Amino acid sequence: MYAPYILVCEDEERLRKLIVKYLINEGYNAIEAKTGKEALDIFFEQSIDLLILDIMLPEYDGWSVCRSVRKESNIPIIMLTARSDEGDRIFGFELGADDYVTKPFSMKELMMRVKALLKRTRNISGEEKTTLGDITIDSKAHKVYVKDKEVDLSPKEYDLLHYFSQNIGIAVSREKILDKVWGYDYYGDLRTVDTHVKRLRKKIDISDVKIETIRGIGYRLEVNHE
Amino acid sequence: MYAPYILVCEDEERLRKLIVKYLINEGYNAIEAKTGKEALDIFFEQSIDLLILDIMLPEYDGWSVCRSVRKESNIPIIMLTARSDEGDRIFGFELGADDYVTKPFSMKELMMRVKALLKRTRNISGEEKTTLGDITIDSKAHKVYVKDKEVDLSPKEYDLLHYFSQNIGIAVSREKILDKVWGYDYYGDLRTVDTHVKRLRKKIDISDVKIETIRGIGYRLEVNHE
DNA sequence: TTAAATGTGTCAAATAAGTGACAATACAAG
DNA sequence: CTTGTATTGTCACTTATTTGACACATTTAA
Repeated sequence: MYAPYILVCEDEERLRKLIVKYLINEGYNAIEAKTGKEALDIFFEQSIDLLILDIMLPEYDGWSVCRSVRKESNIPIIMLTARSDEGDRIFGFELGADDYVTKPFSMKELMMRVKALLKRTRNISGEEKTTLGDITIDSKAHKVYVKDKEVDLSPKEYDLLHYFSQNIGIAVSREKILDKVWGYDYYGDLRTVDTHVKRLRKKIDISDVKIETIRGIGYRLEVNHE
Repeated sequence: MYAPYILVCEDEERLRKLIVKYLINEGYNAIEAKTGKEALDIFFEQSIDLLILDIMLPEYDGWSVCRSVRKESNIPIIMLTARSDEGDRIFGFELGADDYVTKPFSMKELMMRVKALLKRTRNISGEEKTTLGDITIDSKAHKVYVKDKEVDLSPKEYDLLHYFSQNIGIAVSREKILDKVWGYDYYGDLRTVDTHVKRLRKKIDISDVKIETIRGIGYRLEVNHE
């Protein structure tokens, strides 16, 4: 059983330690960051499943961190703030925060929100069925359907689609794709990604899910809602 | 007569002991787990026929445990919850729980549900006869019929088919098959599985039950409904 | 218009799975 | 205990699919 990794970014030591203690008690892995910079460093270095983020931070405030993380990932973000200002809240959601907790708050409340968010996203990226527009990925059966018709994907195509499905709407570089789908130790041509994208595109042709090209960067999976 | 093994995962000691006592009184084998982690450890180690699972648990909540178990098995799962929240209930069913009991409940009620679920699934994994499309497995007599004609399977072939029958539509790796059919301590060639799949396929040739190959992964039993 | 980036068809090599043969083993009957 | 038979696991060989690379076509942005 996998225990999710939660990054806690909060400059006030007592509160940070308290949150971490509670998280560990709930069976999570908790990682601490004191500053925004530190949080980003950790985030880009290891695989984080959820981020608890104070807004008032030294070295990049919560907003900046949130924005940077969102460019790269869809992991749930919970923002903490001392102010209960409604504007902040709206601004936070705009930036892509998933939840918002106003200080002071009870640890119980925070834990409930953590649990709820993980529950939600685990459902999406997790092991059951994932729906992307008219594509369904049944990872238990290892099957993919487009408009309820099963399509036959090769292992790499499946892995690639699965990776994209976890990064909907996010531009991913060829380097990162190679890293995540082929493995960090894979040594090969970057353009190999292009070839596989080509093949995958062909197979999900009739879908409204499209793999967009981001010139100079890489690719991005888009779900066209109609 | 085989007494089913029931794993009770509940952190509250009094309730756990009570459930166990009733189960034993009904003639079942009951095994206790205090935390989600403990439950998973036990589940992956021994053969469990039914799982009674509290939602609020230390070290992995009920949802996580349910999901992990479902990745591996179709055994019936009964979820217990303090809240009668409808959303939880729906979420539970989505994750693959078979039944749902809201606290407080009577032991009589719980026992009835246990019995009902075991009866339903005993047909699948247990004592009597299992039907997969046009294949019937009579586990009591250790006989297999395809289109009402008995086929002669070797012990390993029988075990393999039986294992597949408990994982209909689920992708299973060669490793897992070796683990579950040959035993976790078996040391041998992965490709042995291929050979046995070949033999089994030949014998259930005329059936509409097929063992599909999943390249790079393993196999999957499919029942073609016509 | 041009240079850089991306799309795409093709192909050889690599990888994975299917299969038949065989020796070792287990097992049952005499 | 011995013999004959079925079962099992491994291996080598065959077949099928997948993969990565590359050359050339096309698109894009400046």
